[in-house]
Amino acid sequence: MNIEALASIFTIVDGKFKVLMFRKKTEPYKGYWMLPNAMVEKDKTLEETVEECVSSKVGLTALDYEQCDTFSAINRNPYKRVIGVSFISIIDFRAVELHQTYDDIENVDWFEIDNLPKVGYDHAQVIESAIETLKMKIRHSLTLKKIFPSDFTLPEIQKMYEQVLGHDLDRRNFRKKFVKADLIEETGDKSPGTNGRPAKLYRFKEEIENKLLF
Amino acid sequence: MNIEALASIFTIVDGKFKVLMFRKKTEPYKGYWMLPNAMVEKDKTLEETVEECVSSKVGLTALDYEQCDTFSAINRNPYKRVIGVSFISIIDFRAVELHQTYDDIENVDWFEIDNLPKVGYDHAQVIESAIETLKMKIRHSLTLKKIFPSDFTLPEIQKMYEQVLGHDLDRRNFRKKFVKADLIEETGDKSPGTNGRPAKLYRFKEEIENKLLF
DNA sequence: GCAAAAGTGTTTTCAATACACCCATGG
DNA sequence: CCATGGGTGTATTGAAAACACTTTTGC
Repeated sequence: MNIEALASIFTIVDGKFKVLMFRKKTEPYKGYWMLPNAMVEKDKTLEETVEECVSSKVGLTALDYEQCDTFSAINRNPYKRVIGVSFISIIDFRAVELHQTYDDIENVDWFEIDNLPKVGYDHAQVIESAIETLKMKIRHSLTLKKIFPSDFTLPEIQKMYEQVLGHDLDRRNFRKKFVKADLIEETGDKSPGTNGRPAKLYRFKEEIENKLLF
Repeated sequence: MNIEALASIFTIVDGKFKVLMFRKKTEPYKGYWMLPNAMVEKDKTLEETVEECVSSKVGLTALDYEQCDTFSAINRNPYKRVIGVSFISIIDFRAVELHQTYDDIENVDWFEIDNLPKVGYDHAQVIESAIETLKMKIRHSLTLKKIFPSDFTLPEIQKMYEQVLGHDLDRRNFRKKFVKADLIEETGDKSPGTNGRPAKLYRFKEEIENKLLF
């Protein structure tokens, strides 16, 4: 039996969730987009496998992964039986640079989660399941801190919450709750180049509790 | 590579969580207790495998399973490389009867989760991870309904919550919140044979929302 | 000076908490 | 009749929700 590890790596750009995929140069699924994945070797754990495949295929290292889901449908891979274990990672896109480090890869890119390209194998399902997990995790302050290590604005985070929760939030109440939670501090700067009044920039404090917001 | 499915089946007796295990008659791990488990066959999904192993080893069928965790440490099985995927099921112990249906099984029994016997392989870790998941799930009304399909008392559920949350709760406030959540109705009967005043018996209503309590 | 987006304070509402007495049963 | 545990109501506190105007920038 074959086992593969899969990585759903998410970030936020302009208040929109995006997921990282690469495009294959060769058959099968030539031209399709896929999540970074790799077969588990005899002497490797799943955690080691997922780190290595992300590092070798898209050039990101030292990410935090958490287990997400397992996929065992008989024909999820049409060529051989493969059981898939998916991991999730949430990162600050500004802090990383994508490298294309693998010969079979034509391209590496971020995609908005509600506007995916043509996706190979059952990776669309894998992403769908990861999004559910993402939406739970993102409500915790420690996850937020990972994705916004510094220089974020409150309207920016609010927009993200509105996407995740599926409804709008009141600006004043949002701010009040966030400030009372004792998580953030002003950097002193303001967000550049917007239409209206620029928003204050914040960072998370050094040591914060893992509170559930909203 | 070998993959196994593992089942952590929980119930509540007298306000105490218990987990279901069986004892092996033969080496390896002769005399040790283990979770129901089975290797995944080429033409079976994980879900099919976990159902079949629970059915064949302890005689329980038609349970609801949810995926819990995956274990891939190289030496978690000292004899061969096995990756384990664990499932969790929460049941009403009054509704089931254990059958010992497999030759290699000496015994099948429930164990309090904080007082386990000697456990084979890494199943103690598997149980520990399942307990974390259990403690999240049990706070949801739909999970509660599975474990208490009928004829429960509020003090009984309160005792369970106090175990899970790690602190005591006020009887009056507990009741108030539970009743306001619009989940339960009185059966009209009272719990028999206790020391003091008998408690009213309740059942969950037909259709309930999946609310998070406490 | 006008459009666009951000920042701020007060009132109301509802849920969470704290708390003390009475009730039904067994022995 | 007494010990044991279960059931009930009220007052207080604190968080969430509802709500309108002012401020800062770009053009």
